[in-house]
Amino acid sequence: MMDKYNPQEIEAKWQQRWESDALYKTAPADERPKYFILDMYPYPSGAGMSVGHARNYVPTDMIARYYRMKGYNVLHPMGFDAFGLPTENAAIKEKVNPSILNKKYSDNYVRQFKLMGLSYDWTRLFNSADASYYHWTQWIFLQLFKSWYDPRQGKAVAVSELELELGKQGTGAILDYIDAHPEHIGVITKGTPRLSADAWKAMNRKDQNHFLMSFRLAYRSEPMTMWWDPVDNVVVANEEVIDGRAWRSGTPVIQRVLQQWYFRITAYSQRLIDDLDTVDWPEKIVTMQKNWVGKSEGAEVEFKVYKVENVQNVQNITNIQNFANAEGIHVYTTRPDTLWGATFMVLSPEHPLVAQITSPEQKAEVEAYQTRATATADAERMVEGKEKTGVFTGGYAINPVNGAKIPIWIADYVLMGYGTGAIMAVPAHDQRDFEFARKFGLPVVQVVRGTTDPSTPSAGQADLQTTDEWIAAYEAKEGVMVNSGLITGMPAGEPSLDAAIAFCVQGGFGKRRVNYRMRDWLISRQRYWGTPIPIIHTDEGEVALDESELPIKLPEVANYSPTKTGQSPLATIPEFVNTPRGQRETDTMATWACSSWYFMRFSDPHNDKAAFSPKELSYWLPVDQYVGGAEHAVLHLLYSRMWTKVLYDLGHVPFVEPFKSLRNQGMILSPDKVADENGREYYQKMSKSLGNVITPDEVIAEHGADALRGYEMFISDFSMTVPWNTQGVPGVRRWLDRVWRIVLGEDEGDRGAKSVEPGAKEDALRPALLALRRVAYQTMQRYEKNTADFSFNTVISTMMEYTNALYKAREAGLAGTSEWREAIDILLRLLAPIAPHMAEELWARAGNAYSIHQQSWPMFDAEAAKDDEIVIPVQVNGKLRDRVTVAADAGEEAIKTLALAADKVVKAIDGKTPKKVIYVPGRMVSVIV
RNA sequence: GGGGCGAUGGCGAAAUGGCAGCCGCCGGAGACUUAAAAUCUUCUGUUGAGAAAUCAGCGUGUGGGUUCGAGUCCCACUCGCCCCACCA
Repeated sequence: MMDKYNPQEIEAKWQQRWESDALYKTAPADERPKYFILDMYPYPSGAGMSVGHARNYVPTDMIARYYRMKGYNVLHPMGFDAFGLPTENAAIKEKVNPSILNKKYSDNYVRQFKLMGLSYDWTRLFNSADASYYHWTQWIFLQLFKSWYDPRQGKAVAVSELELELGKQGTGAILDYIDAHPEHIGVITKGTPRLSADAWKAMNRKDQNHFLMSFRLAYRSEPMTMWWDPVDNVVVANEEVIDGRAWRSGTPVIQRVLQQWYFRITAYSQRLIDDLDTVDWPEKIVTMQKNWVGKSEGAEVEFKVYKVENVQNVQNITNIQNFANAEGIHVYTTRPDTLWGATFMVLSPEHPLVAQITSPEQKAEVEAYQTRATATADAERMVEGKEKTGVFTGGYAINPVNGAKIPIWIADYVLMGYGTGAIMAVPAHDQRDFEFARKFGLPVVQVVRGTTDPSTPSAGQADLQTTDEWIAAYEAKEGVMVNSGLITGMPAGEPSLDAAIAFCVQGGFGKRRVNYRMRDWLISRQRYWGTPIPIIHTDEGEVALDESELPIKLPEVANYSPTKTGQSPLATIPEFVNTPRGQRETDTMATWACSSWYFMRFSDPHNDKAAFSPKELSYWLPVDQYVGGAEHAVLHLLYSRMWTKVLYDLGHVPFVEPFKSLRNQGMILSPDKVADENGREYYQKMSKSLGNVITPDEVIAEHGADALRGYEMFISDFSMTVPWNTQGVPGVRRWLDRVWRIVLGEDEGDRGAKSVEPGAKEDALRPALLALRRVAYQTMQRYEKNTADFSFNTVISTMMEYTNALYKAREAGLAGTSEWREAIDILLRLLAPIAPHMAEELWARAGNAYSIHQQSWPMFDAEAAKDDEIVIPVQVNGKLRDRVTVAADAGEEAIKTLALAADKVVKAIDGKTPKKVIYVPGRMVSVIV
């Protein structure tokens, strides 16, 4: 009598053996083909992992094991994203150094990973808070700091080259080039002045360094208004502010004026869009990234401003010299064809020209509005559907296309951070401008007449009594230009846009422009628990540390609490700050920096001479298969792509995209439904606070790691969000029990064939034996296809079917034959990536040499997998009527003849002559009468 | 407001444009057992007819379309989830 399957016993045994043998240690670069399969490295938290996390790690482990057996050199590593606020905040609460909690949390993760039998190469483990790791994060920071993006070469090059050019010809050639190639708008800080070579040479070193900040790929901004989290006491990036609240703490953010460090990701906007065409990623993620970069095309147009003192006495504009001043207001528009419909302008309350434009009469009101905008700029200002607010500045501008005198307002619906921070308002064709015009009684001029409704008015000026008609006009996106000077009569769209831009260029008041929604990547954090920024503030400004001075280590201190002043706690540690050359930068880097290159480090994780050796890097990278949550669709994945491109430009890496193929796993929800206030039922996320977390530990304790692994794969389609089903693991466990019994109890079901003579047996069983081989090899075929398709649930169901087929085969008396042994051998090898412990145990019990995980994948036998008969369904007039069984190699005519002769087909045809008989090879016969 | 994804039995789901519902859960029946559990066998979308074998009809959110043939492709809509959003 065989013993029972006891997962607890065999799993612990094999896990220890694998570990002591370093069974999953990855070889360095060699001549084999490589496969790099990577999980997004986790942020270890005190709560540990749930069964939801395992949804990511189990399938990738299955793939890693599968590729090893297929003969690939497989890199399947794990590490920890350790810096950052959650650990630091927990540490402050518990009054310990965050490095202590980090160790505790990540050790617990490792314990859980090992419990699940995951085949990571633990010798490659690292933690982003190790100085041996962030040493090289700092090194990459310096590469960015010492580089700028030369638009003419289309890549990052050394700032030292830029300095040479500035000494010879100033900024002229660069700025001219950007003007002519507006897609390079991001390579230089907005508003950087033109500079002659003489002016450059006349600067002292400090001013020169300051000027170069406008070019560096890692740069420190001028003092500017930033979002600030008053609870976590840290600056918050725009993209981390959701509905006016800090993403992590949920606190309404306030504003603070600060100087911050950035990476100039906007220099790479166009390449970040273009290269998306070369990766195998979910369409959804590609779309999100494109939207995030947010490219739009249009024109930048300059509106001249009335001098304030002239406003009182000039009513009719006839001579441009009456009101022109040196610099006007620049606006960005995607619809330059609607310039003729601009009836007022709106500036952001923070726009630098507001003070100059504002008339004495309006000064008090304008300043009050600016103050209010700053104070409320938080939650409410970003809320949708908010009633428009704004104030007239008392100033006027001239619409350059038609000379119209139009009022200038300020309003908080215009954002300083997008475009130029100023808009021309075209209320007839923009919903927001229309709402604003309606509220403040500003005029509306229609310049596109819709083709959908010919009765739409085409008046030049109108008041707001015809509101409904204007909305109709606004909604007519296609139409004919009216009231639009030179372009009147043209169809709206490309031609009129081009003509309008040409007109602006000719008149010298506008030019074609590209705009990107994406902003530069804010990396400063005023916190202790992060990678120190390797910069020193000296008499000559901010300068890079020498690479030999790295790493700049975090000081081990007892008190590292954040300050309320906007200063990093590191600033309060004199021995950290003060150096002979000057004062260290005290901000640390956001964790996005750490995670932007960790995948490269896995190729050579303990190198203390370099971030990675070129040999290992070029062998292992890029990542062949990257798997993780869709929540990193933009930030992490975009930042990693930018760093990769910079390192490529500088010659450090030989690839431009870090992740060839990407897949996102679906979430696992709590198994219990809850009702909302309307009585509608839904499943909740698992969370510590709701107390509904199911851990791998508890599932493994009851059913074993192999059953957990099986159910994680079987639960649903990999990418689908799905509730956990507590009945699901026992179901998979039952299957594993069946595998156990069929492998170890091969003679137990051997009843049906007992009376057959040994000699006669083989012949009588011949067809069944062929069928068994067929099932085995067809299973293998489906298994491999499903794995390639990330369809793990059907891998499991295929294996279950195969197991069921083996039970039938045993019942039919096939146990003990060589075909049976072959089928069991295939079963075990196919099982190894899914249930590695059970497969190893059964492999050993069958007397095979250790370890099944070092065996090769079975050779596919196409002949054995081939069907000799196939069943062809027959339809008559689109309805299924019968099926015919034919030889797999039967010809079309023979099959058609058989089909037409089938009983139910004859009945359905009812004596009529078929008009048409269609045969789809191997699939179907369709008869039309 | 913009974009994306999805909707198939009581439940998780499967299905290169070709037999809808594989596999599993839940549930029913039987065998084994003193009994239960476990295990094994078997049924299990729905309606109608039949003692039964079986036969006929309906059926993949709704309405259209393409096709010999649609869960799958196209158009319009409903609902759900996700992302972005006063982005000019």
